[in-house]
Amino acid sequence: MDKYYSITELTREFGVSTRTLRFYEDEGLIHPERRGRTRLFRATDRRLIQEILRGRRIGFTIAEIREIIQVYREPPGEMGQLKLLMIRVDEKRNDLRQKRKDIDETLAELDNVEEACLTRLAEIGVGT
Amino acid sequence: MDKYYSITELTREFGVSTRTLRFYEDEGLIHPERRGRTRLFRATDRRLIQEILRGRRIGFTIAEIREIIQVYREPPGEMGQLKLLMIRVDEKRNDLRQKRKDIDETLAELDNVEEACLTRLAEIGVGT
DNA sequence: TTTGACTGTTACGTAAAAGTCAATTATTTT
DNA sequence: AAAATAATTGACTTTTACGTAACAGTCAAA
Repeated sequence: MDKYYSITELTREFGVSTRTLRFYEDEGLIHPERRGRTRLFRATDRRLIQEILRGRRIGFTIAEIREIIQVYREPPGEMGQLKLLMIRVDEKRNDLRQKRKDIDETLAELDNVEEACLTRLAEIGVGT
Repeated sequence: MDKYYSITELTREFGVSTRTLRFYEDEGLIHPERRGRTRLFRATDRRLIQEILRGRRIGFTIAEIREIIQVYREPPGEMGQLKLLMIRVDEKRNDLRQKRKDIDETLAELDNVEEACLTRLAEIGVGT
């Protein structure tokens, strides 16, 4: 049987437009089956979309996302390429670690902003 | 005395172009002084640029960055605006927490990719 | 049978964030 | 002072990631 999803089902679930999912297909990120011309999304497509959107949220470009996906499908066979890939993976990890640090710092800052707001609110509240 | 920085000094330090810094000025994010037409960046400008770039790295738009900066300069005086601001701050925090989660998950994934590479390398290494 | 929801393709449009280039102007160095 | 170096402005271009419009086919319900 193997349930499949329609495109709008997925757009609703993930809060994206049909245009977006078709775009991802054009870009070679997903390959839903077809019945005639209409797309049939399987559970694996669904999961892939989840990963794509996660990548998107943390600022990966389509190209980067495609690269990661392709590595999953089949890691390169050639020695040099493998080593190159590992280097890139390492770079990306450092990138992400930096981003996490940035996020933590910004979270702290937002806490400050909030506090400033509360102080200000108290002032106003007392004054009136 | 109060040392100041030239635009190129800062571009080198932060790895951005002059165009970028001028763009940030056009957008009202920074306000370096001038001697004639040339910009003089003070330490406070420098720090601000650091913050801007941090915001950029985690995917804030210029508008969002500007907003945060302005709140720092002077939190709004009006009650309603303050509350609205706090709501937005809260949203942004949730956003960032989600992003941090995304990053952690992706980091784990990259670890997997790396392992797959190592396995593959071992296979190739043995085979030859 | 026509309405409405959903699907598809093709093509052009757009917003954000710079990059690039050209023409000037200032400043330094020789 | 001439030449080289560095900075400015303004206009135009580019890239990414879709949005939007226009038009058409499918299928179920009213």
